[in-house]
Amino acid sequence: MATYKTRAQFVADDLRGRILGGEFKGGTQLRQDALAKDYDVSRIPVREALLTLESEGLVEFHAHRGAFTTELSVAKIRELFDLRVLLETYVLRHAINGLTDTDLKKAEDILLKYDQALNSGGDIDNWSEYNFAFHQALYAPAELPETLSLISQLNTKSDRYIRMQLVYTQEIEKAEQEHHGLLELARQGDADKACELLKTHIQEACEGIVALLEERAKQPETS
Amino acid sequence: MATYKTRAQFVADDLRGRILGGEFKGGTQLRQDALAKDYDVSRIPVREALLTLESEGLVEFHAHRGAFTTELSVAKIRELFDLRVLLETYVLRHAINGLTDTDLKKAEDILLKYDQALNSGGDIDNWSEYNFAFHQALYAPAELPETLSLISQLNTKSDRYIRMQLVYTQEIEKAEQEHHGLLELARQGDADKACELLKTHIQEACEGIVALLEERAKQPETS
DNA sequence: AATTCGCATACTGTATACAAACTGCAATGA
DNA sequence: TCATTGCAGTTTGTATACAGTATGCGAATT
Repeated sequence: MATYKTRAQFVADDLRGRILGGEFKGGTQLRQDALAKDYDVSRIPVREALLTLESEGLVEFHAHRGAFTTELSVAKIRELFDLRVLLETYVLRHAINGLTDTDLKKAEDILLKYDQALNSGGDIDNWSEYNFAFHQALYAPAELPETLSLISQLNTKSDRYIRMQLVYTQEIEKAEQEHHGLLELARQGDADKACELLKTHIQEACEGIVALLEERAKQPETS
Repeated sequence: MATYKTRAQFVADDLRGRILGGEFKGGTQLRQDALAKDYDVSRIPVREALLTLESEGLVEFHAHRGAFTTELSVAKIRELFDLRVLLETYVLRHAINGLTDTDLKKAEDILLKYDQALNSGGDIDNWSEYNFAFHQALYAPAELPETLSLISQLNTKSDRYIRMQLVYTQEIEKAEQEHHGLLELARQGDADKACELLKTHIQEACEGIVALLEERAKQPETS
């Protein structure tokens, strides 16, 4: 049992959170020395953490110039969401017949828990995790670990932009309603309708993000 | 232009080749010290190389026990090939209408070059690269870099097993014929038929590998 | 005045050195 | 006899130290 965590892993996890949380804008250089001081470790685990994040697509290494946070073009964002549609409808279709009552209960619990958090005082920081947990709960019975891993990758890459959208719009309620709808269709075992809803669910999120980015592009600096 | 390569990258590239080439059987421990001596570098770039390979799914880290080469179950191999079918038919469909004469010429050149190599004295070491280059040439016009990257990941993970199959069977000629057929259908712009052929092309390779693995499982030790 | 060259600076990439953790075996005790 | 504990040896994970490369500014040249 690997309950132990290396410093490199700790730095990677925390730094991922900071990047996804928007602390660093796209293209900013991440100086190893500074990060090492931040975490009170040497530069070695910092480098290893940055390498991990590179493989996740969150930073890019430039030779002898270190790591920079990545910024995705609108085209790439569209591509990522198209891939999510392709892969997530694929697993949902495979999972939906194998969904047991326990699975459905689990998904519902996550959903209700999130409903509560939303009503009480909605902090968005945790939303990504809730959202991902709910989707994974529906996908779990498919027993396609490699596929889920790819989906997880895609989510990580697009996560920053999803959060950005949530901050500036009131999309959460709509997404939440769609989640309830998705759960109901899954319960009924209606694969076609469920996949259709999932597809529009993802696509509309994408369009919202793209619209926001293009809006921003018109007003380059609002500071 | 980053024509420069760090030692860590060099080690990663070479070590990947060795793993895919079958030098290490599944589950063998890769000791950092030994590798460092092999490449005449310190353990730092070796560790970074291993981290890169971990993100590619070729090795796994166990806390304080180092990196071990991974071994895929039959179920995971099947899953990887199913994903390849899903993603590769997806890009091919997107690419096929945009294929220019130059693109087709490029794919054909790769194919002919490989035909020659096969006739003259077929060494399989390069086959993976040829194969991948041909497929990528057909997919290029889709202009879906993220998707191609995922496909590349899947190919890397399954590469060892493809090579294994090629060593023990005479599947290369058949694959080569299918490649020619694929090129012809692409030239005609027949997306449906091309995707169908691609699908069976991938699926049959998968079945060949699974059959070989199950054959092996019956005769655990042939040394 | 504009451009190019050279140097100083800062940061990365890697080697070396050290500390902590895991493994295996032997000795002890029930 | 079998399980448990402690120790030695080995290997990893990380800190420190050093070498090499990119960037920016100023001087020299046209």
